[in-house]
Amino acid sequence: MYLLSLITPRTLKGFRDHLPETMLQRERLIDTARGVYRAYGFSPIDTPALEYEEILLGKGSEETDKQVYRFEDHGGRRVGLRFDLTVPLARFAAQHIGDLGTPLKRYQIANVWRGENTQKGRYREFVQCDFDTIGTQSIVADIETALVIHDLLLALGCENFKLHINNRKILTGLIASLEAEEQITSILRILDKLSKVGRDKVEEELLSRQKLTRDQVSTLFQLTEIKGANEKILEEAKTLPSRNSEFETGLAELSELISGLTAAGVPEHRVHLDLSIARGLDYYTGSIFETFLDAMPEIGSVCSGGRYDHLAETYTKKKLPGVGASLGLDRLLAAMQELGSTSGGSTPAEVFIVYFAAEHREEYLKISSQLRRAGLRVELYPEPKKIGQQLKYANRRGHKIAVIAGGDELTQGTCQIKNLDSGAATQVVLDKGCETVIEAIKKDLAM
RNA sequence: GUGGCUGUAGCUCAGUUGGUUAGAGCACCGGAUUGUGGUUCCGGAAGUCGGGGGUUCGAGUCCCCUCAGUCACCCCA
Repeated sequence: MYLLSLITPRTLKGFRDHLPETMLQRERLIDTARGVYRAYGFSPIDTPALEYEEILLGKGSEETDKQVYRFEDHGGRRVGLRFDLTVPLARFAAQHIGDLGTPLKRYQIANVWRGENTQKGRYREFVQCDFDTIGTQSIVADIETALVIHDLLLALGCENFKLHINNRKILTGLIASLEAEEQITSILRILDKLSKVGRDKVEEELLSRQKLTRDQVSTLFQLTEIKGANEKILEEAKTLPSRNSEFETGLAELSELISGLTAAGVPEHRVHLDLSIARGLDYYTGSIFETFLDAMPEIGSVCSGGRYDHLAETYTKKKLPGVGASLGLDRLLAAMQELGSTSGGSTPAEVFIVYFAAEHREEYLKISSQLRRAGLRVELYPEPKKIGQQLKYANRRGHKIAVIAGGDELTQGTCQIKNLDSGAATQVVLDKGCETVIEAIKKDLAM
């Protein structure tokens, strides 16, 4: 058939292909995340990409509702692609908690979709690595959430990051005591910009847009402007004149959270108490977590979460409080690539077998499979190209060891093991089970 | 979603006031070296100038629309 006009191959805005080199890095991050989650006893679950619209909407905020991909399916149902993994989890918990029991600790690594404008590290389709604890209000769950974030970043090779922590009850309590409850969401949003636009602009907005009095604003600033070591911040916050029980509960929880982290060995320099942050989605009710890389704060938080005690209430009358966080895999990877802290190579196989001549095909197949049985990852070149070209290919793809067995070696019953980084080659006896070869390769790889 | 900037070979970019056949470096393929890569030399292939329309004798260059990237706002992983 003749192609009259070719269709331009392209992807949608904010949607991307992933090439082998990137994909190996993505999978390495996923494996690491999985390992840390399991170390804390979280189990995997999965939920559908598509949910009923009514499940998804009205849980985050008006803004986030606008970003949900929505359409009518073939049966005329109003459906949407999941915007995050937390709302589907709330639905999941409401539906299955009877079978599973509480506390439910689960993790989920999956794609989510947001129809917003793109930017570096912000895509319309991206992977989130969530972990949550459902069905307990214990502060231990909050502490462990922060611990997982901490361990996770370390395991991913990020040494320099800061875990920003706050508790929503402090701000909402304070605002309530100022009799401005109705504007809580807007006030939180304005305050959140403090570090970005500065005190003056925030003050102006609070006065003019929110119609707060100067006294109200100055009380808010008294709280957000407390600086110093974590202990000191907590001490000073307690002395604020205007407070109520919610405010005090928030402070107490925050204080317990901090001392729990210290007890678990998290160094203070990675924990940053910030009484002005209130972000995250509207459903957060207690602890709030955000994680910033020291070298790239502008890319935003790479792992965020918090406590949400009422999320499942729209689906069930059971009380299902939860706490958890979400690692933004694609955002973190974008940051790591920008910082050059990713390792290269586009092959997962450390061993490369040179294919000399068709008459030795079965020898190569045999060697390959014996090495694989010994736990090595092995790629056999598929055609008898010139050895120089094969080595060039192996070098470029990032193989560590080349096994060279041409006619000469095979008649002698040996083969050559070449380290592609150093260029050093050694002759090794090619015995029946390849034991000597395997041993030599493993020794070489270990250094 | 609104606004700014950008789009030329796989990648990074040149391309004059609009003027013949659009260039370079790196990467790729082949050879020098018919059994040894990452150095060198020689050669080769590769471009709908993001796409569409318009102005013009003539458009990579000017205008409009569109798609994508990027930045800011907003929001967030």
